[in-house]
Amino acid sequence: MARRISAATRQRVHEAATKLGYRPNLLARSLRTRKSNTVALLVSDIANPFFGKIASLIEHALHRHGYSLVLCNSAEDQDREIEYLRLLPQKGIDGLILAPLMKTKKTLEEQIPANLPITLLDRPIAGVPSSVTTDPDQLSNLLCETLGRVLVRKVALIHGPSHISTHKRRAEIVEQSFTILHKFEGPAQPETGRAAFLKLVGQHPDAIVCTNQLIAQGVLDAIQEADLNPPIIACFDEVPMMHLMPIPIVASCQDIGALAESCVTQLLPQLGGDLTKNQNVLLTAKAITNRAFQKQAFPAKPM
Amino acid sequence: MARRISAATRQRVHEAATKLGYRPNLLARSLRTRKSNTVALLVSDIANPFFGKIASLIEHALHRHGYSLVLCNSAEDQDREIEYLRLLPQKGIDGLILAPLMKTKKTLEEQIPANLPITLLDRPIAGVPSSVTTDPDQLSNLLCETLGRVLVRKVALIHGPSHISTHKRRAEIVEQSFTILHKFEGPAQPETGRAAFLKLVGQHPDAIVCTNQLIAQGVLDAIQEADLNPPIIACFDEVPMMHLMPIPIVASCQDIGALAESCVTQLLPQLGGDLTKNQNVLLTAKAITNRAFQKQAFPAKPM
DNA sequence: TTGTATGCGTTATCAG
DNA sequence: CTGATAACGCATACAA
Repeated sequence: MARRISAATRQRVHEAATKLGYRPNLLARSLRTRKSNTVALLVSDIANPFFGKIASLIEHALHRHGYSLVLCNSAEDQDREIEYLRLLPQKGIDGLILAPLMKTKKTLEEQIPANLPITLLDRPIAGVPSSVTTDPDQLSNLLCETLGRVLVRKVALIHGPSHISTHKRRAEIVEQSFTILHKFEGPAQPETGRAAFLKLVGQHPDAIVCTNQLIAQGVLDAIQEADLNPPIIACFDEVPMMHLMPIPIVASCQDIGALAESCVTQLLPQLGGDLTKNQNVLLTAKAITNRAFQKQAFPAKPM
Repeated sequence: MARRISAATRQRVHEAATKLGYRPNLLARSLRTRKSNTVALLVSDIANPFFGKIASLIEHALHRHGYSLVLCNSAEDQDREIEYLRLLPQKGIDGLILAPLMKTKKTLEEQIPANLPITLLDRPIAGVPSSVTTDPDQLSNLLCETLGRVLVRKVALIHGPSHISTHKRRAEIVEQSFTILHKFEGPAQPETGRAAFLKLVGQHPDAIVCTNQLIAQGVLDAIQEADLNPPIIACFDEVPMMHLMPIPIVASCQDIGALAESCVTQLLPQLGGDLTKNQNVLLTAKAITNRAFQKQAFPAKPM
């Protein structure tokens, strides 16, 4: 890039290069320079729109800074996660954004090179200096408080794998806040919600709490008819089109835009070798209720 | 892999390797062997659950065959697509699954090496020998017939970018089938549906047709109150939790599992150098209606 | 300013 | 069967 080459020569070389269709081999270049201008994002479930949206935002932000993003999916499988974690640095990435399944710093460090820039997304790990998370207690308490305010006491709880910190913590706080009539655990997928709901027939909890959006979608899918006194559905992160639903729904929602942006803001300095910007960011959630919920809460007139 | 090394030696070497934490540099390996055991999937919008689910299924299938998947997002941006298309082969991939924005074989061939195994997903390109698509005419006609059967005549049409073949063809067939009261075009995102619906206030089309799921979600989000005679919402691919919606909805749905599986089935032989398995697969769609739609169609009693 | 040789980490090839 | 050496395509450092 230095001014060693005359403009004329530079021009001629470029012409020849495009004419011959020359494409530099980035493998060789990365091997030599130890730089790939590529960041990897490893998420636990790309079929979850929560991660889809985040991925899209992160890609956009990184692109503005000259990095391309490769997205990988561990599909909630710890072995798959470890596999990709080992594979990706070997294939040459400059940095990594990870929504981890694993819980310990030790397990993480066993897979990846010590100096690989990394930022954790959605799920922090004790000792890892760079992470972006929504305060899990605030997130869960907000949901419970909103439910408590409409006199919910007895709930059914359907939660994702308890080896995943977010699902575990969310479930814990719900259990502390309410009388648990029934409890189900399964993959954080619609099918878990569907299956659990079918086992609840005849029961009448005040609310059904799901530890993520997909589980809640499964429950809502399984509700055949909206009876006169449907249970409240409570979950985390926005349920699409919830406003029209004839079922009361409350969701404690993370700020997806802030999560994505903060990730990139943390990772970019690391890529430049500056570790001083590292921090464990805690974002706050806000609760969203749909019209059916608001009507149930204030049957006479809105307060 | 040959039996040149004795089992004992092999064992000792492996022990030493793991003890020293040796990780082969896959960049160097790929540079030397011209093989990366990696397939790229380039989609137009990873925030769309349609592609999220497909990506998840493809990843799973490829993994069983020893390939890892890197996912990239062109975000409906043609320049971004071209950028990734040039970048990915330079970074060493063995094959590519592409949901293209571009329309011509020529444009595609200008970006990628001539011999790169490639299978097109969702959107075919004339002349490209391997693709997996849902028959666009059957897909659209199915939707129109279902609407026609409940006496829909006048519709509002909200469609995605007309430079994308699927959106264009879907819109064309809808325009041939009904009287179009209003027509809107925008990115295939919820925001387009929301904005368009707000411009429809006071109008009463029999149905609002959206050329994809996300646009329909935007419309449904914008509907504040379900009036007594809500328009039918018609779209392509499954709308989550549509059964409970108090709005009549019909969706012409592609078989996501078959799309993903067929992609992999097409690509794997190519990776082995066998081009004879190439074909342009056309899948068929099926229509799904929700309860509100069925009630409206058969107000007295179900037939 | 230009050319040339060496190394990145691996696999493949060819003598030994 | 083993061990040394070249080559993959590029960037860098150094000599011309």
